[in-house]
Amino acid sequence: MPRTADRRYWLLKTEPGCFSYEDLLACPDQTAYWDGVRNYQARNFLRDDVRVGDGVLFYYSNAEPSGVVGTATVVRAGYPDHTALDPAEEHYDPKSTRENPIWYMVDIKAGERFRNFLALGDLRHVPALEKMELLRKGSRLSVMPVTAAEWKTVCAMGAGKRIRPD
DNA sequence: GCCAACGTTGGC
DNA sequence: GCCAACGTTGGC
Repeated sequence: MPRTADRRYWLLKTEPGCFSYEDLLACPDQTAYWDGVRNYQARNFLRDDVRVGDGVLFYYSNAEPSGVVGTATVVRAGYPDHTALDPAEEHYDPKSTRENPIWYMVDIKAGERFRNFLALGDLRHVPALEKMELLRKGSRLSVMPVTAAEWKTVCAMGAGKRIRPD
């Protein structure tokens, strides 16, 4: 594991009907490649910034409700997304080639499934999370950075701990 | 299904 | 490079 000070945190979006936390748990070694990101800003994070050992918040979008279901750990840093090369794949992109891959992916391994599913509507009411990228109006990125403080808060909430001792 | 907020495309 | 049209995301 990298030193704590070097560890970064990310939120990765998936639609549960497409790839759920259960799907991740069912993978060999509970590890899967995170494919299908087709947005340049999100791609840049995967290619340039996500590193082995980083923490991942596993987020369900377009869900009822949407929210964070648990955590994962990055076990392989960015490498070309081969699903972009396959015409049979949903996210095939003819502009991407083996020589000049456009899209990147990482591998993640399941961490902890939260005792409490953290619905988006609940996260919005947490003062410590008010600057979280996910909660910004119009936020659409499928890969976004999370601060260490936000990570700590979200994981504590997921574990069922009280955030504000009021 | 609605629609706001983006991102991408392509004519000029 | 501008920008209108169009497509996508994703909460609600």
